[in-house]
Amino acid sequence: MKATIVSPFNKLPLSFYRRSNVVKIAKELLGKIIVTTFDGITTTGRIVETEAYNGAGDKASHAYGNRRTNRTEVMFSEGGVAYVYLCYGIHHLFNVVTNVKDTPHAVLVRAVEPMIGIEQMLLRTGKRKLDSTLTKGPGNVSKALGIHTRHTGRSLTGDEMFIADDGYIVKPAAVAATMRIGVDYAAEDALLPYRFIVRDNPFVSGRKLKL
DNA sequence: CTGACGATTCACT
DNA sequence: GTGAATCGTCAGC
Repeated sequence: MKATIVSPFNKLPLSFYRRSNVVKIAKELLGKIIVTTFDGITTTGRIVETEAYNGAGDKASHAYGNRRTNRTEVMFSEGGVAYVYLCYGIHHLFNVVTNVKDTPHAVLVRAVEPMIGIEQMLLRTGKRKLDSTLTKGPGNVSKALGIHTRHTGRSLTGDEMFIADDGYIVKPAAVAATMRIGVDYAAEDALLPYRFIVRDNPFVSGRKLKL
């Protein structure tokens, strides 16, 4: 996958997010571009790894059993906003909220391929040079793109954060579905094939997929 | 108010 | 492979 822009960015419309099949949306987000512009600085990355969290019936989801708390309330919003929360007291994890109001679906973005603003991403992460660790893993994605828990609930169709389609197509044969990462507590739901990756992309987290 | 813990990462053995 | 870092969230008292 080349880190080049195929054509002008087209901001994904709300209709993309408000559909009911979050697993399908997670798959379709592969190849799309996250664009953030904070304090006038733009950084972008192409999504290469996602995970679907399938609402009230998904034991791995924070919204399992329709649990509404101050933190999870944003997951119950109308699709098209960001759900960002703090994990292990350190990492800010970025999710895309989907479906309609009161149906708490979300897609966790686990890895992107850096495109624009790599110098700024290096500054934010304190890394010296570009390598796959810059945006591999959900904590690193947020750090590089400048996404913080303060951005939870923020619109994904505004100017500060949005997701764009530049016409790039990930070949269906290059997409693989696997179990989600770090959700062992979810019992049988941990086995669901809700994680999507672009095969052989160096920015995808976890161990290399066996053939 | 208190304590346990997490959709992780990184350094170290 | 193992363990520490680090703090907001949440259930329970």
